Amino acid sequence: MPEPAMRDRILESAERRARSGGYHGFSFRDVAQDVGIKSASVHYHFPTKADLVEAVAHRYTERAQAKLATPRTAADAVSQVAALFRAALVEDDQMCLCGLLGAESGTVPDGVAAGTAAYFRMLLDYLADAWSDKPSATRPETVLSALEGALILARCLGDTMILDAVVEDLCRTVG
Amino acid sequence: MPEPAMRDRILESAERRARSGGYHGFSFRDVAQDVGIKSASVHYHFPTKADLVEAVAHRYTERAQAKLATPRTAADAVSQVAALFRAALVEDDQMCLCGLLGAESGTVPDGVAAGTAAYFRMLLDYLADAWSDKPSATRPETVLSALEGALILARCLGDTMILDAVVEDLCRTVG
DNA sequence: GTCTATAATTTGATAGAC
DNA sequence: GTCTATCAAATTATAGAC
Repeated sequence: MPEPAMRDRILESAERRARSGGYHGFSFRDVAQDVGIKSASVHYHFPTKADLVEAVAHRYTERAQAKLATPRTAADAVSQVAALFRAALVEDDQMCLCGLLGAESGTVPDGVAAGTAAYFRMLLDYLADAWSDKPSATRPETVLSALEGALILARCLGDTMILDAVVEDLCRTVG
Repeated sequence: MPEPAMRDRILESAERRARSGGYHGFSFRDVAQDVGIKSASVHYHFPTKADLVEAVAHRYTERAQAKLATPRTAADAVSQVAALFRAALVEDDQMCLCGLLGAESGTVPDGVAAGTAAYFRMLLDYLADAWSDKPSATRPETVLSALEGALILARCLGDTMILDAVVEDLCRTVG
């Protein structure tokens, strides 16, 4: 059983940094200081910044997927995805990693953009599967878009209730 | 009548840059090269980067407001705001400035964050006014959130139709 | 694995000539 | 208003010792 694993601590730091300032908003030195090593040592674990953030995106996607149980209804699927975003806002006090990287889409390395797109496709597929048994007026794309946007508005306006209000609207129109 | 006004050309460049890479995603030298002067000369017009991006945000908000006519119904208000976002996606091929700056919220200068919040409040007020004569199940916050998020998804997944689909859902649930 | 040292470039910003 | 020149700091990244 390996130790606390510096690699994971680096990923942890990079995720937090990227979820605050985006791809261009943090440096190898920021991460190095967070985990208590020198920036040159970070390059040992992740040769380039693109490698690092790509790895962060993949881990972020896998962790999100792991938190999602097989939904019984469309409304249940919405609730589970909404819980992901509520945890980001309230527990983490951070943006959705891929919401921020997706907004920066045109100025990040290809691998990072691909990892971001994979996250969105994963959530859209999860929602779409739950739609199959009960067609709804409100599409999966609308649900995911509203949640990403609500996170931005809630954080920017400093009002957590905005996310709750949006989730309520979504549950009503989907249910 | 003053000349082409370098100040405006700088704002134009900075807006385009910020709407692609965010606050941390461009430099004074990028802007200087865009408009054909040296970076030191950009500082003459805008002493700091915070000054520059704050001015960009204010101009962005005023221009958006100028494009919005007094709405006759809630559905009309949604259509008009949706047209703003569709123009950003299709005509400009860029993010919403404040969607990106709002996502970076915690790592930008105070004045920039304030300018971003002002943009969101302007649009929420515009929508809320149209709601008064006809209460709707879908709140203004949900409409704006969905549009901001749809812009991210559409750009990241390279599919313009995502925005159209979201707008269709919004018009249906509001109308 | 982590370090020191360093390279090469870029960054935001200033001083002062024109 | 724009320039040259410059600064101090930060950036991504590499080489090589330990």
